[in-house]
Amino acid sequence: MTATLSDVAARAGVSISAVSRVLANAPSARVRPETRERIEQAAQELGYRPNYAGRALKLARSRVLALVVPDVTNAIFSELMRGVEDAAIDHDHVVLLGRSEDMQPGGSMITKLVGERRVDGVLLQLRDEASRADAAALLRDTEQQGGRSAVVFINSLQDRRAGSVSLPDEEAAAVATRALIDLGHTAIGYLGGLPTAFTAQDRQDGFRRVMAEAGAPVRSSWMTDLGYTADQGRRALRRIWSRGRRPTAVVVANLNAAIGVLAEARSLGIAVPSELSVVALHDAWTAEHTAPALSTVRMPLYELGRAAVEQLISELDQSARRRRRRNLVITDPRPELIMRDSTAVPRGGAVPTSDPEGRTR
Amino acid sequence: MTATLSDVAARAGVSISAVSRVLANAPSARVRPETRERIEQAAQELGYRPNYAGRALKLARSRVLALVVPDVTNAIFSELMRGVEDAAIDHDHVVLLGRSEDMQPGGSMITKLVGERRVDGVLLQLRDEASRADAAALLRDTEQQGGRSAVVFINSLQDRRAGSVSLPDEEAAAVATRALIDLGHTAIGYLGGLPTAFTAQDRQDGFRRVMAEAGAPVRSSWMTDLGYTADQGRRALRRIWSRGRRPTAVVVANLNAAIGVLAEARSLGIAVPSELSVVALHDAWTAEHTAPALSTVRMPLYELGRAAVEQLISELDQSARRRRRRNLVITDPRPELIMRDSTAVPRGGAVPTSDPEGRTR
DNA sequence: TTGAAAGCGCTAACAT
DNA sequence: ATGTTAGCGCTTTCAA
Repeated sequence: MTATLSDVAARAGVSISAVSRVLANAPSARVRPETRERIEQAAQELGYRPNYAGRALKLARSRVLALVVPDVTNAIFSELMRGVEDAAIDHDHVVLLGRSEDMQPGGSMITKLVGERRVDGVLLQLRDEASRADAAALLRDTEQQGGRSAVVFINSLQDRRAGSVSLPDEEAAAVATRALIDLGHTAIGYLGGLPTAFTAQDRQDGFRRVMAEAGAPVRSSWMTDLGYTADQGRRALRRIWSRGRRPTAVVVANLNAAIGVLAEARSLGIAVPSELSVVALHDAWTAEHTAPALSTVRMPLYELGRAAVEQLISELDQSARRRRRRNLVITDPRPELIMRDSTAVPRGGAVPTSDPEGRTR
Repeated sequence: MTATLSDVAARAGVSISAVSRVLANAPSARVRPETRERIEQAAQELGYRPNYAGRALKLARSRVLALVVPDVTNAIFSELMRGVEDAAIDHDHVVLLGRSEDMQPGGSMITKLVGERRVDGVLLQLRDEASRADAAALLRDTEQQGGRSAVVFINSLQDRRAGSVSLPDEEAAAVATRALIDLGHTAIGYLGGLPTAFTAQDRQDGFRRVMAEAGAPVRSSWMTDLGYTADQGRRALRRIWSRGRRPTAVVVANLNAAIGVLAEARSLGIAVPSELSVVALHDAWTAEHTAPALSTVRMPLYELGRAAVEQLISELDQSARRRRRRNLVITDPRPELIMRDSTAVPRGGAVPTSDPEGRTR
C-alpha cells in the first residue's frame, strides 16, 4: 500500500502538517533540522509518494496539460512532443495527448477535459481545415471555466484572447527559396498549404519576398495551395506540370507533401534534381530516406514545444484578470537549411545570382 | 465557475447524495421520476461537470491510463493509438502518452506516475533494446502499489505476472514470405529485428516455416538481425549484398527498415523490383510514397490497441488477488497482404510453385 | 517551531 | 425515496 502523509507523520512522531511542509520544501517551513531529518527519514523508509488526486482536489490544479495536434504520428511532431514533454516534466506536469479531429462540433473532447478539470490547460494545434469559428467556440467554452484554465495555440491562431507560439514561417520559406536562387534557379514554383491553414500565408509571403528580391518572376501557374499531405503534394506537382512552361525547381511548404512530390515526380518521369529541384519546409528522419534524399529547412520545433508549455504554465500561474497572453514566434535557433540530394543547379547550368559568400549556410 | 454537486442540489432542492446518485445513473438510484427530472434540469442549467479530482480521490481510481511506446511518432503506431484512444473513451478513461526511453534506470517515469497515482495502469511497449531485467524491475515496482495498478505489455513480454497483447508475428511473416514464393522466388533473404526484440523470433519463425514448406533453402548469409529502423535496414541490405550470391527477394521484418532498404538499394544501383523484390511487415501511409511503393503486410494494430485497453481495464476492475492476466494474440482481422510495386516475379521468369488459386489474396 | 482543524468535490454506507 | 455523514489525501490558515 502506498504510504500517506499521516503514515509518515505517525512514523516520525509529528503532525501531518509538519510533514506536508517539509516535503513540499516550502520556504515557510521553518523546522528544526532534527525534525526535518526525522521526517525525511520516515518518508524515505515508507517510500512516500504524494497522491496527486488529493493534491489536485485541494489546490484545484491537476498539473496535467493536454497536447492536441492534428496527427500524433506525423514525424514532424516528434521534436515538438519532446519539447513539450521535457518542459512539462521540468514543471512537474504531465501531458495528455489528443487528436484535433476529436475536437468536433458540440461536445468537443477538449471542453470535456477542461470542464471535468482533468487538465489545467491545453496546447492546441488546430487542423488546417479548422475554421476561426471553431477556435472562437472553443475559446468561449474554456473561458467559461472561470479563467482557471487556459489554451495556448501552437502554429495556429494569433489572437489577443489567447496566448500562442508559432514558427518563423516567413523566414523558413525565405531560406528555402534563397537556397534555390543561390543555385541559379529563377523558374521556381511554390506548393503551399490549404488557404485555411494558419501557416499558409506567411510561408507564401516568404517565398514571394525572396523571389522579388532576386528579381525572379512569380508565376501563378506554378503556385498551388493544395495542402500538406503527401497525396496533396502529388496532386500539386501534377497540376503545375500540366500547364505549359515548367519550373526548374519548387519549394514545397511541407515535408510530407514533398514526399508526395518526389513520388509523383517519379511516376511522371521527372528527374530530381537534374530536371527539377525540390526543397521542403520541416525536417524529420523520413527526409533522409526518400529518393533522392530531400533537402529541407529545419524548424525549431523542440523549442516551440518548450515555449508553448512555459507560456501555458505561466498563464495558469497568473490570476485570470492580469493574465499576459503573449504571441510568440520562436526564432532561436533560426531555420536551418539542410542540403541533401534533391537540389542541384538548373539544367542550363549554374548562374550564381547573388552573394558568393553564401548566405544560405 | 464550475458548478459542484452541492450547487446542483441547492438548485434542485434536494440533497447532494440524491444528485450524485441520479447523475451517476446508479442502478440503485430509485428516485421519483419527478425528482430525477428536477435534478437533471438543474444540472443542465448549471452546466454541471463532475470534478475528476474529487472522484479520483474518493474512488482511488484516476481513470487515466498511460500508453508508453518507444517512439510516439512512428507512423506504425498511428492505428495502435487510435485503438487505444477509442477504447479508452468508451470506458471513460483518458490516456497519457510517454516514451519508453524515459523508462530509464532507477526512478523510471512509469514508477513515478503509478506511485503518485496519476495513472491507474500502463500499456507498455518495451524498446527493442530493453532487457527482460528492465521489465522485471518495473513489474516489481508496480506490484508494490498493492496491486491497485496493473501493466499490460504490448508486443513485448509474455509473462504470467502481467497481461499482454501481441500481434500475430509468425503468421504475418509467413504471409509475406508466401507472397514471394508465389511469385516464383526461392532465393529469399530475411532482414529481421534485433535479437533482443520481442517480436524477432516469431517473425523469423514464420519466414522459416514457409521456406521449409516450399522447399526453398534458407541461407544464413541472407539473414540479418540488425533492427527495425531505416538506417538498420540500409545496413542490412548492404551486408547481404556484399556476400557472394544474392537473393532475388527479401522480406523485411519492419516497414521503416524497408524504407531504408529501398533507399540503400537505390544507392547501390539495385533495381527494385526487377532485380530485387521486397515485402515489409506493417503498413502505414509512408508505404504508398516510397519509390517504388512498398508491398506490405498489414497488421491489426487498431484492434491490438483496443484489446490492450480492454485487458488493462478488466484487470483493474478485478481485485488484485483474483486477477486474470491473459496473454492475447490478436488475429482478427488476419494479417493482410497489400501488393504494391516493390514486388515482381524473379528475373529468370515466374515459376509458379504453389497453388494457382492464389492463397496470397 | 509545531499542531489542530477545515475543507477541496465526490461516493457510499447508513439512517430515516 | 431521500437525506446525513464520514472520509479519500492533501494544503493552509490559525492557534499554541
